[in-house]
Amino acid sequence: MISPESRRIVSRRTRPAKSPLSQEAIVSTALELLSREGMAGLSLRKVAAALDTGPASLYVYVADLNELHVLVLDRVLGEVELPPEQAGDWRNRLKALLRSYFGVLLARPGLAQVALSTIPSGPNMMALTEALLSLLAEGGVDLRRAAWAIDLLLLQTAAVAAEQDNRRSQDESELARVAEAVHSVSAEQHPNIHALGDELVSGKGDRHDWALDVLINGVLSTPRP
Amino acid sequence: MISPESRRIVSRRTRPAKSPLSQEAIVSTALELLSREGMAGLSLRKVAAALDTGPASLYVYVADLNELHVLVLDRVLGEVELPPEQAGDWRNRLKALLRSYFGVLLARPGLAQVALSTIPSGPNMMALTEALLSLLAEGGVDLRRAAWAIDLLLLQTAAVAAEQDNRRSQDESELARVAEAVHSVSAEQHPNIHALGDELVSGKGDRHDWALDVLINGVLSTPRP
DNA sequence: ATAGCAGACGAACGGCGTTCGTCAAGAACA
DNA sequence: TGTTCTTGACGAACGCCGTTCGTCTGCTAT
Repeated sequence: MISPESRRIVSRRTRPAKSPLSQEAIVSTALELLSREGMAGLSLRKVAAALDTGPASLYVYVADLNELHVLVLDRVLGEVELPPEQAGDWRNRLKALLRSYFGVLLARPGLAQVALSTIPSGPNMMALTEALLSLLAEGGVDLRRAAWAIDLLLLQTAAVAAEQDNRRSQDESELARVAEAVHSVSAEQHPNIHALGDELVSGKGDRHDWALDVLINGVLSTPRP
Repeated sequence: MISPESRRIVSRRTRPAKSPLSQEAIVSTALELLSREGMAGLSLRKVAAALDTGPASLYVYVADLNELHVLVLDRVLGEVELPPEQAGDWRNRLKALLRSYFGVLLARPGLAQVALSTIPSGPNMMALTEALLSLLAEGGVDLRRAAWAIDLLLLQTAAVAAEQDNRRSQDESELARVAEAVHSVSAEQHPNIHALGDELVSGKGDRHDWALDVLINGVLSTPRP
């Protein structure tokens, strides 16, 4: 066994003043870990280890794992590119914004799932919400309708990101199993599925773009009750 | 310590022929557990305990926890009420079908998250897919567009279900925190959010209905690229 | 009668979130 | 200066979890 003192000295040498523990430092470390290992590999214990301390120490700054997830998500949402302001009509700017949101979620494995498990309220989410509202207002959507519409747009985008994320992280045998299930369907029992074949399974990027147009067109043509 | 023999006799008396282990029995037990405790309380160990055996025994019939989740999901999807066939035009029947899907997902805490983490391919999912395709075909949507549309509809429905599920299971302090964050936003920094106030947070059931109309209208008016 | 095999499962491994009690260092105060 | 109080830090432990390994057992086919 190495004595605690010597261990302490070595680690201080590596990281001279040690990291002063703080919520920011914890979130940053968690974010590093997330980018490297994905949500599945993000644990309080690993964050603590990376900060050269024990897991109990984190609880001063973070209530529990779920709160850490929320904090990490909002931190990441700061990377969403907000408004080009000029360059294109509101519709294209809206789509660009959502595509940026989509890309940010997809950049970290498993993060999209987090976006679907919380109602985030951090400052970056507020900025994103405000930007969406003002883009819709620019498009002539009245505010009450826009309030519901942005929920729709954000939820749909996160859901598609989560789906693509799963598709990426699942092993290929899983995907092959799905494709096989679709193909082996009898023409009598499920004629429509049979007729479509691979069309159902093909996961191209065009889909999300089309989905955004569907949502925007739908919002424009569907007044609130 | 009780000898293994006596334990064996007692448990056989309680459950005379013991449960012959099988994938069906495992899924049924898991489903019971899910309905009672939600996804968070569903573990292989508890399923095994309920079947009066050890966790290792389940691995003959189930590859891992994820596969169990998929199996449970498809089993539950059997409860979705498929087509009233008459009674209403295609649009209302489509909405009824998706509402049923929505209700089934929401009936078990955490299940909607599973629907968002897998690309299910079980028989019940196939039946649901086929029903959706034929309803859209009845509505005059060509098959290629319908293939993308059902993905949109299913994903959106599951996402909304997941969101409402979270809202339900989160403690109220969490929700209050969100509402407070929305209210305390400055009118200068985020005028639109400020103007909307509670409108953003209010989670009524009307929203999903409106969302379905948005999606359907959008699908009808947006041809595939 | 026996060999082979597949289901069953006890035990253990390594990981996890979280809590508790203790400790040290600094602040507030006398 | 001396003393109390507060607060961050954290070692240790608790009770879960999924999964694997090696062994046993009862049946089937030879």
